[in-house]
Amino acid sequence: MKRVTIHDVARSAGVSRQTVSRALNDKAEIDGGTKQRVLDAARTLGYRPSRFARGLVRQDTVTIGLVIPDLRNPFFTEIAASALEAARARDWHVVVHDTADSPEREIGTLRVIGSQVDAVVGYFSQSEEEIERHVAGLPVVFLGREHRNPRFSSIRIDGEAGIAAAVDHLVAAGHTRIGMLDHNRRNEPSIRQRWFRTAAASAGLVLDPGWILGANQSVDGGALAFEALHAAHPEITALLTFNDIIAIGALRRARQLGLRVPADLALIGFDGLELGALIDPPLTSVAIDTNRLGTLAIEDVARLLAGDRAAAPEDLVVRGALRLRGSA
Amino acid sequence: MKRVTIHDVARSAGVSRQTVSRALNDKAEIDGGTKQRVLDAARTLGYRPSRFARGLVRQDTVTIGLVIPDLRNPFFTEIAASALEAARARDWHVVVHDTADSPEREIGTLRVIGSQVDAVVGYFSQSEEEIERHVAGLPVVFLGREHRNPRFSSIRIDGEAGIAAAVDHLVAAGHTRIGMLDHNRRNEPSIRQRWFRTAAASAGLVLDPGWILGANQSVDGGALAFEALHAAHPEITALLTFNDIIAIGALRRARQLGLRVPADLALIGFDGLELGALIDPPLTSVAIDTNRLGTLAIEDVARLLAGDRAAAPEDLVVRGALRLRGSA
DNA sequence: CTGAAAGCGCTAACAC
DNA sequence: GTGTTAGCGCTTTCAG
Repeated sequence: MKRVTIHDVARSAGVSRQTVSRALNDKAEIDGGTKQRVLDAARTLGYRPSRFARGLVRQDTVTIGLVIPDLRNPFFTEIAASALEAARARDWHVVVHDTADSPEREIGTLRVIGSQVDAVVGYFSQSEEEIERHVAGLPVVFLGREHRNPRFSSIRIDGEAGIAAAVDHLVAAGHTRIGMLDHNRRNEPSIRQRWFRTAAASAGLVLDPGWILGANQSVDGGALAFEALHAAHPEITALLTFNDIIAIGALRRARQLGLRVPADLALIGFDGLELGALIDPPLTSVAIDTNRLGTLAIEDVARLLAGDRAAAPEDLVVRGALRLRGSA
Repeated sequence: MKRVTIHDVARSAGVSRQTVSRALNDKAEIDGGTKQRVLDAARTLGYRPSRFARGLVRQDTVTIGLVIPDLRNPFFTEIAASALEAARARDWHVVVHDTADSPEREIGTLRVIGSQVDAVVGYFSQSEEEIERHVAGLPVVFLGREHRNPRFSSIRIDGEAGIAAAVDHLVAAGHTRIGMLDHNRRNEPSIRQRWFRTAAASAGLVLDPGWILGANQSVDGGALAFEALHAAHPEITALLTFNDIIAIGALRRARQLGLRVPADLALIGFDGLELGALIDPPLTSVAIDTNRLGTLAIEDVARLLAGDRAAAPEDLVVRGALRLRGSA
């Protein structure tokens, strides 16, 4: 299985390697007949140019690594699709990695990807130091998380106003006992939970600590967590969730338990997935513009790659907006 | 923005380039102190090995191109996720392309990808000749479609038995006027439609040609097409669809039109998406094991890459199986 | 343990 | 029009 090189083609066609190169790259200065002969020889031999040799000599092709915790979560799918689209417009290649939300995988991914791409975009749970150690010098754009390292950048997801609007909406509808299903990663409260607490406080609500529970980021996770929450605190009449997937699980379980949504339980998710419009009742949610998120990320990678500084943090923000549908 | 090369690091550390290489690649034969000095110099200079130069000399790293018509369709998301997973197990890189179901984009993708990967997997609408022209010599594994070129391969989706089971199920429930919402690409009936016709004939059903209509592959497409179909042929009591996305659109529109599902309209999709379980009523569907599909594809790429022939066609099949949920 | 030489496969510059 | 000469940046012999 020896590799066929440009040399073999040249010999077979009875020309120099340079001429082969010219024929293959559609250069002008070449005789029609010669060109055809070379092309035929190449085809016969099954010749394929080495992308490495080619990349080495003409320093174009940009490849970026996109790191996603869970491609099957529609929120990340949308981000990936948007980023792909933005990258395509620049003729960049994107290698995609799904870390399955696992820190070990994340490290493995970084190590592998780190030596094969020109920049990295994505979701990471590791510390910046740890990441830096593996990508050594690569530009990195974080999604939904802050950064310190000046060679990095980040697209922030700001749900503060959106969540405040959600809480106000619930309060206006008469709810006072509002719970939250947060994520449960590292047993650390999410920033979204903090926004919720702040909004609740501003609205004059007093939150029972038991009203906030962690859930796995999946439909089942939401269902399970809601069941537990409802059993312990049946007094809750409204619920915010870390994301739409969890909300959907909660909504289903709530209905299975005989609760009417939104009459008995008002529900507001986070993400604003299209998927939310398909369920019954349609899910009210704090919507994130994933398209903007993906596009901003790619744009900022372009800046970093060009040696410029990242855009100003205030321009690298995607703000959540309350999207009223049927569940609240 | 001159590139820092191994040479610069060598000079800065006062050693030869090979020594730098040894330090960076954790080779054994090197003095601890020297190594540290080199590593420090590399870090200070912000040195990053060129993936091209490295790839040129050690012919490992495999990159495959995954071509998907629409990442936002969960069916393709699942395939992508599975393929990514299978590729990760082999330490392969996967560059993902979304062709947005457009033939022009598909060609563009092939051209770009063709020179940057070692093999291609995906969905294509172009002819094999056209594809061959752009990827010149690359192994290609088609998803859900046959192939002729011996250097290609394909994973077939066989829904014949599944669709027959679906039709039988409907007939057993007393349905005789069964419609179908097919895809509408190139105005060509899909193979799934053929399976449907065959199954219907076997069941002794006589199909009115007007009962089969094309739909865009989206929720809205399904809704629109169903509305048209229902308006023209209200006598239809059961419906098969090209895929689940279309089915979901049809189901929603049917309910909006006051039809009860499955009482007034029994509905069976194709794909078996998890998503189908979330809607109301849960969607009955001919389910495809996307995980197997993605895994088989990657396995066969491995064969082709190793210079072996593709596996036997009868082993490269994913069969649809009727998954009963609530809609039929 | 370290350096010198050779070459991976290709293309850009310059010759002819 | 076509061939020759140089590298692109790295690792792999093989000497020392």
